[in-house]
Amino acid sequence: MTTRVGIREVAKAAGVSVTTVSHALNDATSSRVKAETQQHVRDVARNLGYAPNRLASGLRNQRSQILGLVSDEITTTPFAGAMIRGAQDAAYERGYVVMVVNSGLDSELEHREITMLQQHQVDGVVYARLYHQGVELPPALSGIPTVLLDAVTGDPAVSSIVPDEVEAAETAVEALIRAGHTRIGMINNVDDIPATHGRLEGFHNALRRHGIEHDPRHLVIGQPITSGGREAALGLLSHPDRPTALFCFSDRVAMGAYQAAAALGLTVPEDVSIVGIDNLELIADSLWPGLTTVALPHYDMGRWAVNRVLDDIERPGAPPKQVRLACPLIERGSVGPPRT
Amino acid sequence: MTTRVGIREVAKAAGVSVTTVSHALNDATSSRVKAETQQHVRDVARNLGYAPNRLASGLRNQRSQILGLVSDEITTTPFAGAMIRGAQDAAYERGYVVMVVNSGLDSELEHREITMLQQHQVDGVVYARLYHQGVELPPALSGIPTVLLDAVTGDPAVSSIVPDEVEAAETAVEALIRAGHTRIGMINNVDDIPATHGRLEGFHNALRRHGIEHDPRHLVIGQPITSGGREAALGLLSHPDRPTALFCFSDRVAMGAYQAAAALGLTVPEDVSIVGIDNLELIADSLWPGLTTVALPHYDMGRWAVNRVLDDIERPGAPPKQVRLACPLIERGSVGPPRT
DNA sequence: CTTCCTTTGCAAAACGTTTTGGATCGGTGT
DNA sequence: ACACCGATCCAAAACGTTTTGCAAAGGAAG
Repeated sequence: MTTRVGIREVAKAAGVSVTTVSHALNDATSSRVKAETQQHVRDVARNLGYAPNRLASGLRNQRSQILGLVSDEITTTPFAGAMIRGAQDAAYERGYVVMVVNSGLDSELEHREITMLQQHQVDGVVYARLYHQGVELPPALSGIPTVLLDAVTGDPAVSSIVPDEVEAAETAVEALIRAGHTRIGMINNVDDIPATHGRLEGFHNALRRHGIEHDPRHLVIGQPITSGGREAALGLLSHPDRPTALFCFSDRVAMGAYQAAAALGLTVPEDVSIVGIDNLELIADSLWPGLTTVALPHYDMGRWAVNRVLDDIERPGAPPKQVRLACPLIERGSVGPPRT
Repeated sequence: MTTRVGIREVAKAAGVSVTTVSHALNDATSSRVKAETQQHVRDVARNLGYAPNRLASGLRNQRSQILGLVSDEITTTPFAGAMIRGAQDAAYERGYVVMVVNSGLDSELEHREITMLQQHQVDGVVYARLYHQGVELPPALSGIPTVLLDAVTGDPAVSSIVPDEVEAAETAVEALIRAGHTRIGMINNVDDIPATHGRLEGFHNALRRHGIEHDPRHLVIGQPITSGGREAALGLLSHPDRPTALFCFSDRVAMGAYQAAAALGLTVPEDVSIVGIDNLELIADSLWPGLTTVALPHYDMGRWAVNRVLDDIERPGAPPKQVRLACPLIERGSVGPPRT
């Protein structure tokens, strides 16, 4: 690596002092340097390809311009990619860069990784989970501005953003109701997590709001994967007065429902309409017909989280905020009117 | 943020000078400090929760201990997550951390992002693509140790790692041959990329090696997505002497083949065996029966790439190397003997 | 007792910035 | 002509490390 060009070289080339160069480039204290010289310095800097050393400036003003993103998992779904990209885009717009770190389930590894982030003097961190859940903030993070992404915690002092599970379910179910369905089944998750409860609540809300009475036999639970959905849907759809529409806990479950329908000789959406939640494009676009589903806004949550933590850093004092983000309906081809 | 504890606090608490602390912690020049005091210093440091400021040490020894990972896309598949995680794990083991940056297709954005990495004084970068392809290294990277991940370039001076496409195809096809198939169809990609040519070559290699004559009507091409696979398979499988097994360009294409089989009343694997390439677990585990496929080793490629760039950084001089990584067969349930 | 090592510890410089307090230099009012 | 003022610019200190040269202390050899 040829010796990189520093502020001194710029100063010498421009015929001014390093102070002047610094002032000219970070035009904060504007009146200290004449506009003409400022322009001159900038031209020289650009010509020399000067790129300020952020280690040095970070050391000097105790700001690394780095954000940490610690996430539990990263490889199983494209969700993590969406979160990361949202976080990155927002960070980039404000002159920051993000260090991603992920720890699997290993909390000791997580601790060491947070330590590394601290060593690199990250200005803040967003602590992310891949699936909406309650967490406890690792004590190593105390002292660093932190916001939660797709997770909540008991502490009202920490900001967080999660998808609005109940509203998402309402959106999904209302799409079915709007198409004319009244016998609507739901395949829920067995796990005891916020998504399970929130989506069930939204399901009931939507039915109630439209005065639809719910047949309790039309609510089943299963593993939140394709095979679980297949089995659950098989049960639901072989029922004599089977539901005409299925609201599935997730897109994978919905994929199982497609398989069950096919096995029973039912076609989607003519014989049974299906909606999911997730907008996993790999699945939703691949099914045939395409799966109408509600998108979990990982990208936007990522953006929000870093914007929030940057606000906390740059002008602290704003009260913490726990946000639930709305989830848009993505229409493809799996919802149609019930067969009369 | 309470004032962080620095090396001076440690020195004072341990009753020695900062020099001694530094030597005690980075036991490089070992003979400078007595083993006993070294242990003492370390204990004190741990008790105080001392974490060295890497901005400062990076500034001092011109090593940031940061690696850049620039990637084109990140949100569409879980592949990016696997690459990133592999890169991270390898980096972590060697005391580095990675800054991920992604630019979509925008080459001007890419340039600015690389500039940011440079400002943060990254010690090296791995330049990644999500799908194996030929690229040109952006000039902004000249001067920084760089290795290519899932991409190749004309320059023999830069190291790279890609999946071994032809060997992957051979592995897939041999699984079919081993099960007893001889009438094997292939659904290839229309796009002119290395994967297309490599996998076709591997297909032919495997057939030739086993003395199987190939019916050219059993080779079709289509869009590398589910609908493309569905259409292609529909054509292939409605043929009078249809193939008994299908080698699909990708798992998404294979998913389309499943749909075509179902539409024609054929069952997998009794009537038709299917293999894919990708090991997209979201799809392969969700299909029924599970999809036997060849895994693209994104995690391992990520590991290799950062280990290589770290070798280049820490002890330069090794000749560059272009590696093609083997791809393992992942058996699920979509391959069986042909119906006699 | 002197001399000469060896072992151990310290002071200070350096890395590339930002920023504070002052210096320089025209020009202006008296 | 003198003091003063505003506008520019500069020298130097500071951020938290690592490392180089040196000093002090102690032990062995003469």
